Amino acid sequence: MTPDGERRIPEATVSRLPIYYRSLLELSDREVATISSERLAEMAGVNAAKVRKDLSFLGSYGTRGVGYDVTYLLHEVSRELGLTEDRPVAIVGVGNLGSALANYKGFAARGFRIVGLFDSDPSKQGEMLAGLTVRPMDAIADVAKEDGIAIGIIAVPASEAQRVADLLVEAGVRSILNFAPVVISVPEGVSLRKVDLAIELQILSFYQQRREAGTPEFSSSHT
Amino acid sequence: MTPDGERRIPEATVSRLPIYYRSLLELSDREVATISSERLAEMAGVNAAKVRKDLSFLGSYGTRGVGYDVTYLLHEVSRELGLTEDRPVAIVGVGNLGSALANYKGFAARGFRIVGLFDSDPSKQGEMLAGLTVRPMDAIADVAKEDGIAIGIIAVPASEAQRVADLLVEAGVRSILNFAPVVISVPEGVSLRKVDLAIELQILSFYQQRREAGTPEFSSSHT
DNA sequence: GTTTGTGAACCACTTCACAGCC
DNA sequence: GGCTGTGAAGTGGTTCACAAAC
Repeated sequence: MTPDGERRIPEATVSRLPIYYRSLLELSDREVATISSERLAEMAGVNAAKVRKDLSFLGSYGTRGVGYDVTYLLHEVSRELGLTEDRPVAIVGVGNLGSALANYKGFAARGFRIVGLFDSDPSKQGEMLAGLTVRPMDAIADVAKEDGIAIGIIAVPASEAQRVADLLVEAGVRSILNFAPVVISVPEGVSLRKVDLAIELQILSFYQQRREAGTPEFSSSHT
Repeated sequence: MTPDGERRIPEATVSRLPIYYRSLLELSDREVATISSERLAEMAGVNAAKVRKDLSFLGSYGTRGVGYDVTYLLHEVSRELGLTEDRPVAIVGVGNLGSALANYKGFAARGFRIVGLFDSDPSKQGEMLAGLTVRPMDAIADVAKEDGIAIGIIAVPASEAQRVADLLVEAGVRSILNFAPVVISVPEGVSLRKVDLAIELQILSFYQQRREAGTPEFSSSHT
């Protein structure tokens, strides 16, 4: 009953697809026609076997002795990532980080359209930012109804984050990206990812600490 | 010959230590004296066995039948993360994101002191931001010499990112956090982590796509 | 009775190595 | 000869389940 193209794709692979996607975009821009797993791996900063295995989860899109057709593969990866669909994004919290995200060109460049900015601070409501008016929290439901928010970004202080998550879920948002430095929980069926800036620094601090302590082999690349 | 406390800590554990640290800080604020792995796990959003195994890599700091002493454990975790040392941070690129990071209170709150802001755009140089003057790129080496930059944050466009990484490494910086949406490479012995905002949205888009396509079981929590 | 610390079983991901196809 | 696709082996991480300690 499941439509034929339905394969199970490991999480680790999913998290690399966007990197391949970016590399393929660049190749496409440079009008490169085909690419080997070896060279794609180099661009993506991984090894070739991994690229081949990852891509094999999407299907057999390569040609032995030749490589992968850039245009075709780009299309398949972008379809797999759901980038052929419109994904309206809402940002909740327009402090430092929220405003920076609202103005960040990388989102638009990757096809993510920001449709709503929200903040609980009345002094920020009404303010224009990135071409949108900042609205109060209770407007989330309305915007969700009108524009269909696909992804909600939480950029409020830790103390408000869970409440905002609840509001988003309530409004029907099923994908959430949390920037607040706190663990939040969402019901089954809602995807949640987090970005915690201080945690990244702390992890770097750990390895630096280890190097200073003279424990060797503690070096590169922890992403 | 290795000083006694030297255990090998799995990467996955390292990446969770900051979350335990945050939970412990909160418990400490609330003046909770001891905590069980069960309750700490709940706060950190992981399971109890994982907490116990993770903490056991640091040493046997718990008491059977009782739990972990919050103050003691907090101290051990923060020492392990190297948070007892000063870790001067430099931010390169003060566009939207870089300025937001410069003003982000979460860094200071976690003991990361920003000591330098740099930008290649002459029109930004001299500008004051978060109490610091924005300086040209070639001042990185000077600041590194004077203040000893522990961590460099790259918040420039993709096209400049590798060059900035090279400059930082050259100046002796051994920990780099890259926000530019591009793969950069650093020599052995330099830690590199990345945060890519568009990639996070794309991963969420993947799972949303899957749910819409009616593949069940594709739901919660991908961090 | 409670809760840790940890071998052992399990699972996910990575890497190897090569057969199969161009 | 070159490069993909993939079983098989290897590695690292998670979870189980229970003995040891309080």
